[in-house]
Amino acid sequence: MGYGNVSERLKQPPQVGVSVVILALDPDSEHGRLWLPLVRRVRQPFLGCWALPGGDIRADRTLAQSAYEALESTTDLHPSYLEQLHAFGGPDRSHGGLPMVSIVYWALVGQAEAGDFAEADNVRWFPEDELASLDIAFDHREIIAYALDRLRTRIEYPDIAAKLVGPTFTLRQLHGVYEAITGTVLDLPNFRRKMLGSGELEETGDVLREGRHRPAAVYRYVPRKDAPAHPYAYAISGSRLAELDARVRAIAQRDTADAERGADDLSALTTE
Amino acid sequence: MGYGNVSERLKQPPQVGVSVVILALDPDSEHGRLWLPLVRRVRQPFLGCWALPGGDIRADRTLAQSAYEALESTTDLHPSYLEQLHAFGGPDRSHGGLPMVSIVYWALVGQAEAGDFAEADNVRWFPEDELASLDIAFDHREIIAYALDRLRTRIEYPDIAAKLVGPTFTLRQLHGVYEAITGTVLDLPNFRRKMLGSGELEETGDVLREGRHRPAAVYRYVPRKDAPAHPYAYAISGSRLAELDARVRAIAQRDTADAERGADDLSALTTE
DNA sequence: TCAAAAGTGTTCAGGATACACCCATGT
DNA sequence: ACATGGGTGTATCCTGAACACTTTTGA
Repeated sequence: MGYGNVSERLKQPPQVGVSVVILALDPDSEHGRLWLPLVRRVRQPFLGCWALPGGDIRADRTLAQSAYEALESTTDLHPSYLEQLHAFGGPDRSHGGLPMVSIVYWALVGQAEAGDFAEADNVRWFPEDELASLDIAFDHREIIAYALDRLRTRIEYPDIAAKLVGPTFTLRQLHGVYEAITGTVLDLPNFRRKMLGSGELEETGDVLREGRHRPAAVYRYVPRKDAPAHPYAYAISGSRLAELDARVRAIAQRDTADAERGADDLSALTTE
Repeated sequence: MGYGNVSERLKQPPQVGVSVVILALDPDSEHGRLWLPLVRRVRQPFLGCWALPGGDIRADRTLAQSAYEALESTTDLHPSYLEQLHAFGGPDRSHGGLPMVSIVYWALVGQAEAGDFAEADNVRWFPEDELASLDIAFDHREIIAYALDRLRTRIEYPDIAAKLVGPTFTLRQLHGVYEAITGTVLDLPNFRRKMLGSGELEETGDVLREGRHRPAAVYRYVPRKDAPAHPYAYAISGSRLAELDARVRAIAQRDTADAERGADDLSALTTE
């Protein structure tokens, strides 16, 4: 595996990997803040630091599938939304002189899905506002910042928020998500009109009782047929999720060894 | 260079390259349509087909710089705007079994800059609406479609249009660009108010006379300090362009041989 | 019956649209 | 003088923000 000296490595074809920024709502803090899982690096460089989950790219998968799979094998999460964020490269990423390119996806998981996940030693959820004091590997801090910025600015009514909050929700819950994400205060009456007016919310018929006051109607998100939103996004829902899961599992059985290397994003270039 | 059989190649790390979709206004058609340069492939696969200009990624350059450089070495164009579009990968791109990832940028050049370019045998400009009848390599047809869609939808007033039309322009010219890009009809009086109101247009003092009617005031585009637009975009202007040019030229002198391989995007994997 | 949240109505300001109109110029 | 495009004014519509208000529930 050893490459030659640094100037020789500059000529090498770059390594490529996928990484994923997974965002969810922190269920503990009641006023809704975002948090995300990071994995602890078990190799140099940045040994012991926290990094985005990631993995390799394989020729027989889509990039999005590779990202999805990397996520599964490292965190057991099944995101309901996955979209390519950006490809990162350049000289400052070339640790040890070998060029490194990461194709970064961002994912959203609902609170229910995030609950699935049993916290392991080397994977942990961090609230957004506690990242500052953390040792973060590579340029992953910037990448996370970029993902958060994207979430806040590219937020299109009401799909993104619906994916974060879970399959069903009251309008107040959805409202809370918006306020948490944008950091602004939104007039609740206007908010509900806007949401309902989008034609993408459907009443489930249920109501949620949670206090000595009028119960709230429960809605679900139903995407409209038009409005393609982001063409290369990868909204996983219902049958498509099942299909993808099956496919990923089949592959995983065949070569578990490969899949387990998921957490070692970028590690190949550092076995010096 | 030879790899083993197909199943062995599946395990190889993917090849990575940059490609660029360069968009400009066709000066011939007076009602303003878009066109773009493509390069003819001189190797298998898709020998003789037309492909996006592209090149390799080097560890000592930014991805954007790699794209810029690939563009220079293949087409002599100096785009005034360069932004990452998307990274493409996946099984359908694995010609010969070797995984291939392309990081695609899109670029805008003004009519003046497009004029610099002397048309060579293996590089030619094609109007947007003549692509259908063309033999296009790889999935570059889809990529072009995606870039055009992005141009049409992500158009933010008035920066993008200003970059297409050139350094100075009349409001009618700018108006024409908008209509050409969006394919819609825009009320001219309202358009001019909106543009002027944006505070990003500055009168040059010149006027353009071109008929037996009142001459039009000539404007230039002046970006405002706030409004960061796209964080990872790469707007090249003035001093930054010069600096980049110098750096690229210095590198090019040192290893011209490498730079000249720019047009052979993806070709490495096909030397069977 | 009262607190608390669900949900509705109404007003208002600012922006976008549509289009009528005047202004400057070359022939 | 008149045709042609440059440029301005203005009525109207629509959306979003602000906020007063009514309704429904549990205690």
